[in-house]
Amino acid sequence: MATLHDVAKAAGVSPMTVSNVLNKHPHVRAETRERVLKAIDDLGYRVNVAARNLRAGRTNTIGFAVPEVDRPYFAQLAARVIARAQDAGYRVVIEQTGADRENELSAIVSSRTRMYDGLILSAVGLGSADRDLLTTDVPMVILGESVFGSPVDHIALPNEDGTYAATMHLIDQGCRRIAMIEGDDVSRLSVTSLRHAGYRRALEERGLDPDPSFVVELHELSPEGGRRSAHELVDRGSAIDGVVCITDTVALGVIRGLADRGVSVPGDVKVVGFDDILEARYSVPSLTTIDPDHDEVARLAVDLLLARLADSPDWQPKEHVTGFRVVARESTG
Amino acid sequence: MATLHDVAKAAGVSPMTVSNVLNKHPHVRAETRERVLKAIDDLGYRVNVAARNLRAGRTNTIGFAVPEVDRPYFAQLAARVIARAQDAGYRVVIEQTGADRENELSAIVSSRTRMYDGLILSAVGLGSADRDLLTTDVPMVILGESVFGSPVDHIALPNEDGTYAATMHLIDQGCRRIAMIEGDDVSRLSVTSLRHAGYRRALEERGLDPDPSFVVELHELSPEGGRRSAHELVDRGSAIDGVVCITDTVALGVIRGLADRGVSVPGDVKVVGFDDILEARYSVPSLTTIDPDHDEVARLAVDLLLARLADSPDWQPKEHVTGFRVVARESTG
DNA sequence: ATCGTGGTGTGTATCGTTACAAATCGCTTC
DNA sequence: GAAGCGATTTGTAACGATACACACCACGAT
Repeated sequence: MATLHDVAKAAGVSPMTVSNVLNKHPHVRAETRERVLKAIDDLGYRVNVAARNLRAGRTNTIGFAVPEVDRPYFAQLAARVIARAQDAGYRVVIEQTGADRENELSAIVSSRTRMYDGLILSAVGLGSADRDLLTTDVPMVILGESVFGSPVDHIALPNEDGTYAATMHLIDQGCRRIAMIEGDDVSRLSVTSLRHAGYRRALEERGLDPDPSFVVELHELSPEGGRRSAHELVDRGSAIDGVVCITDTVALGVIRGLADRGVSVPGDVKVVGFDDILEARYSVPSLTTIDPDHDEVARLAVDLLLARLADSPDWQPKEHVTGFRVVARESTG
Repeated sequence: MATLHDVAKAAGVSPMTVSNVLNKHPHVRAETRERVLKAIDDLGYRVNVAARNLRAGRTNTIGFAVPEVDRPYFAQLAARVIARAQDAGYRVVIEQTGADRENELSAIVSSRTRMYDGLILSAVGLGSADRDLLTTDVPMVILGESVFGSPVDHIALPNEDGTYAATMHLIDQGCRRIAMIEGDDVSRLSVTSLRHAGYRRALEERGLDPDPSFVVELHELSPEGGRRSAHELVDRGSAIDGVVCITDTVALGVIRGLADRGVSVPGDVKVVGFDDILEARYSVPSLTTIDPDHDEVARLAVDLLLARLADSPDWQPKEHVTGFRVVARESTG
């Protein structure tokens, strides 16, 4: 494989001139540039990124750590993050953490090996106990719940308000016995506990009794988990007329699970999700959901990180909560 | 940021000894190792991957180029590829090509810059004309249609046979007027043309007249594309009783589009897809489809690439066509 | 006492690129 | 004709890690 030196020799110039051509430095005579470019072409030369990264001290790559790439929400977010980063000349490496604390930490460690210039971390497994570990020298943006007091930028979804609005929407549509299908860790400051709080707040505000038997804990954040939870609710005989689901993925499974039991949506039971994944628009019935503005999340995440990379000395960690809107579709019609 | 030299100084050994500890070389005294590890810990040292890559001439990273990460088929495949590569100690970088020829080539070029040790390329935009460009020194595995004569490993889906089986299944279920919703380039040797051929072959074999008005070209390989095509079919007044879709993603949009027009599935029209994405199991009605064995595809792709990286001198390009099975669900019940 | 042997540890020389400073060139100006 | 001044070009010296070959050491065999 040809190196920059080979090109220099072939073009009859110094290696530095070749480098200058490659990096589009201004003061290179047109004729020289042509000669160098021709040599590059003749030899099929490609710059060696490892050497460049070493010398430059940067990789032009950012990491994006998510629980699972194949969850529509993250896949769709990743596509946006990649597109936006690409515009700014950055490559994106997706790391799968499996919602596992160890792996989330290892993603951080990866970035400390200078593999990434910065990291966008969709944190699920980290808790306040990990705040020290987040104190890295590598720029980082956290997506998800705030790890209290950690000195990093942070983008939160409107978890409580969104779920509150979703629940209100069901009540407005006439539901009175509303179930919630949620994650498995209500105790921590987490997506689950926040969304649970939004649900409770709406019920209380409207004077509806929060029946504990209406709350189902998922075993798995997936359509299959949603389907099983729906079966459980129906088989248990709770006469519900509405279901708030912690995510769209789960909600689609719930609709399926209700269909399995001959319960019609929205006729017998109305269903609302959270995330507005693409699939929500195409299910039968289409899914009412909370749209947390993915575009804004992706844009903010990348822009905050890039701003940090630009290394302004007066940087202060910021916290953002994105907006949302209720998208009413057939499942609550 | 501490370097290996700093660690060496702190531990009172030579840089090489630190390197030996890091790389788990055998002949290091236990006591020395401890001392080095302590110094590493004290200084918070992390190896600089760029330097290591440069020196080693490898990156321990493979590229995976797909049209779009947020298409369920590719997201689900990517998750499997990542998992399998991780087991073998490789990191995976996902590149989005947007099904664009230029970008597919640029993914190849990336790997020529030695950013990746190898590349798995889900080729859609490449054609036979690009065969020379595929003659790289970097190990590569192509997923998708064969670029004739190119000297690379290649994994094909059972496109024709799978669609043939799907169409046969519809016929066996009593359909006689079967539409096909397909991609936009039937002329090339491509997924579209192969799946089209499978559809035609089944019709002909059973003596059904292939009505050209039953074939709809997608404008977009997405649920939205499927939905519009379904509208088109219905609005055109073709009295169809079955639809073969080029992918599951499209099929789910078709089911939605039929619902928009009050056509019931499977009562009025039966629908079959291709890919067996996760969502096919949870739609209402659940989707009959062709399962091309994703696990095998991912496993093969990674294993072929790794075998190639192991650099056996007697390597010969291989072509694999994976198996498949018809998964009958409600949409053709 | 000498030699060999295997386990440990250490210089040296890169890997390919680029920052920086310094050198050289071509041309105008006095 | 010499000085002056940008525009171009070129050495030099890293960036941080590791392959390789060699040096050292202790201990048992001869």
